Amino acid sequence: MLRGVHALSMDSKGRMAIPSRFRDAITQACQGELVLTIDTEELCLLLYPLNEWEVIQQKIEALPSYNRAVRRIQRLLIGHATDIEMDGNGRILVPGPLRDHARLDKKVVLLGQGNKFEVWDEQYWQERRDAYLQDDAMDIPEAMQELSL
Amino acid sequence: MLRGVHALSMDSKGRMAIPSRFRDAITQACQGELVLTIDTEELCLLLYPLNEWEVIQQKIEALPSYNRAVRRIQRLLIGHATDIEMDGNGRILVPGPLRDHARLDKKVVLLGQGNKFEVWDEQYWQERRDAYLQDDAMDIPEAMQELSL
DNA sequence: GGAGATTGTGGGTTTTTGTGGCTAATAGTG
DNA sequence: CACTATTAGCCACAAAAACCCACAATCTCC
Repeated sequence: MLRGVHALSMDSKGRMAIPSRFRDAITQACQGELVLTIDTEELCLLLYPLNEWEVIQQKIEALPSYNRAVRRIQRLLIGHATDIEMDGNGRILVPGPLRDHARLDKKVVLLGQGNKFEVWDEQYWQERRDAYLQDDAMDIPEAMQELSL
Repeated sequence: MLRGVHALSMDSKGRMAIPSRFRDAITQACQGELVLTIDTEELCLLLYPLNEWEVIQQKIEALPSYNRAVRRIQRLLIGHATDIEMDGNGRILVPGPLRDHARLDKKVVLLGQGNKFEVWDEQYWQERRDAYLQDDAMDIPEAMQELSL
């Protein structure tokens, strides 16, 4: 279960450390093999353990390809998905194109989201997070009405 | 069952003691493993025993990801949820980012809320509490109409 | 009311973790 | 085939977290 905010820094070669508390779990789940792709709705990257990603990819491929919205997320998600491995120091290398897309600078944030991480530029994440916090008057979908925390 | 207000202090490293009356129960329920996250509506933190939290996270993750209100809750709640353990002295370390978010200073308040605690900055809690006391003219939802105390 | 136990708080020390830089290896290019 | 640019592995440093012990305030029980 991946969760939590983790402020990290990328070095000049685009490498970033995976927080050590997750390394063992990731090594065990998928031998350190990860898949990095872009988010279709936000300016951030998605980092999946390989086994989790494969489930997702199958679901996406199974969608009806004659639908425009489907073609869109197929091209974007699967098209940008890149295999990544943790090195001996528990770091991953973020490929240049993906780095550019998410505007990643030196300071980045790794956001645990259950089955995946999101990777954000730190400053941009703070802006988006503040916006989310203020934006508390959205339409609450039915499925959420009964949620009790 | 967690209840009561407990005034505590955080030391310079961001550690705070769990009141001893709860320690045994927490150790028994979840081996001292807790999850700390932010509240989406108020400036405070939520502290769950791990077993309680996992139920909640599963519910949140099961919601449809392409809904905006859902994405918001997922990013805020799961994104900030951090695993925490009690140390040998029955204390927990509050990670810097969460400390900042709730503006926690030296004096904090732990507020029992049944299945979780809320963590407030003491002074801010007093302000909010007074506001709650005065604000007695809200709309009462249907489920509360029949409530008899 | 006093002695002992318990609880909350503070500080110092060790260990771990994240980060930067250097060197070796690999792949791509002319 | 040589040269360059990019990637991978390795080592070392600094900062942070975990651990341990000690004191002080509080509560309990006699």
